[in-house]
Amino acid sequence: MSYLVRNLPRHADETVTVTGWIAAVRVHARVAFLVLRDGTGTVQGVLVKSQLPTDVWELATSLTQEACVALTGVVRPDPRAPGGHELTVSSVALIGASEEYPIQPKEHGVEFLLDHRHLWLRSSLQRAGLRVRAEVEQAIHDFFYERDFVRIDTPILTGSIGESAGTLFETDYFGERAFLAQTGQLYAECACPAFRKVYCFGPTFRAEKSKTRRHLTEFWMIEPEVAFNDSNDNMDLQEDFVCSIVARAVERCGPELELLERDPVRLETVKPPFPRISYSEAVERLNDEGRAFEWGRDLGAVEETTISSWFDRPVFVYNYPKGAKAFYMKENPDDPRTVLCNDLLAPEGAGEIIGGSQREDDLDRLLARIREEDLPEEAYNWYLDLRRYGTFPHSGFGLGLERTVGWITGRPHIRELVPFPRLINRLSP
RNA sequence: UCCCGCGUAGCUCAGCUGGUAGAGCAGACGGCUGUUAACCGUCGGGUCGCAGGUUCGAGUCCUGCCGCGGGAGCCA
Repeated sequence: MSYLVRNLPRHADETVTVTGWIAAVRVHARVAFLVLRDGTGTVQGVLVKSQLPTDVWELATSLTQEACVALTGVVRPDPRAPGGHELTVSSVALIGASEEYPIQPKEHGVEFLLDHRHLWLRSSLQRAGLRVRAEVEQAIHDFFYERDFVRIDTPILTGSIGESAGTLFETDYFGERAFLAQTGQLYAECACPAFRKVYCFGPTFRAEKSKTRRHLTEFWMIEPEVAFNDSNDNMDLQEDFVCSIVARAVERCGPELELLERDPVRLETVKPPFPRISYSEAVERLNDEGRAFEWGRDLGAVEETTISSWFDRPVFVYNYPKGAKAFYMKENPDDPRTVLCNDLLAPEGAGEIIGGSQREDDLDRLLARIREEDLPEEAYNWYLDLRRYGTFPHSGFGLGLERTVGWITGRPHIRELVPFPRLINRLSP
């Protein structure tokens, strides 16, 4: 029977077999150490030459990095072992050999690592980051499930466009133009009258030629949509949501965050309420601080960093100028120059992790906006039907999974927080 | 698309004002009872991104191209 490394402390002094991959081999004249990783943890196997048959010693000392093996031996507590327990090995079986494993336990360049992403996944920091991602994904589903949201899977191949045509990946669909979805929002909105509270969670695609630590061409986005929520309700939901998933990561991913050297104090301050500052207030304060900024322009990366530096937790910036935002956002009745929307800026330079808004629910205003932006009206016909048959106030937002996990883990580049990143210039592995 | 930086051994890098190629790691072999990215010794390993140019002589200087990284814009 095979045991999991995670459970070994419960089997002290028993003879067990563990299976996994060799992380390190250290051979001396009369003693050797094998470090084995099995996906649940790592354990050090100790081999004493004088106590082993020659063939076992020969096999064990010829093992190479990432060879797949089964080790049988007695579990012993030992303060010299990482993890407190080690395995005094009595036999070794080679399951899969590994010759000249490319990734060494030392520094490598980004390009080399990304070329070997299929192997890089085995490295400790990568495992930690991806485990946090998986926990956050589960936390997201749990959050919405517990609040009676219905998950709606929206299409990835679409014939219509989301926000702006310049950033779509185009493909051929039996002779017709098709695009990879850059948002599921318009579809989620349609499901709203069916279920009242819905969300979608899937990959989205942007053909932006961005080369920064915050951009992927394929990223995962969570987009809730709630009937009868106004813009303030929308921000309340975002606040609850973000606090919930951060708390879950802190609660369940302690060892991973420690390995990633993430200061838990920076995450424990993520509690409601988040500060809320209107776009206009933010512009005023930027100007007061001597950072000349003209009302009407969209906030750039520099401005966002400045604004988030004013606070110790994520900050909402709401009600941007109409010209800076998408056509489907509802005009602000108190200031028609602006729309009812918000971004959520994460601290520590992590930047924008959420964009949300109350949607325009008036048919004529929405049509006018589509024409203003020179968008193809026919493509939005089905979307406009939503305003023809029982239109209703509703709001939603999109949270970028990789940016959020990047902020939670404190990793410098979000490409590490997705198993196989798709970047400009990178389509494989 | 624009701005800045980088490209030398399998990997990470050094190589000064131009003088003819180096280290560590990895690999192979040898040594060492307890290592934590073990350590010590020996050996093999190069189209200095590509193409031109300047020069007696270019890894080094100049031009163009290619690739990569960071940033801007745009966005999550």
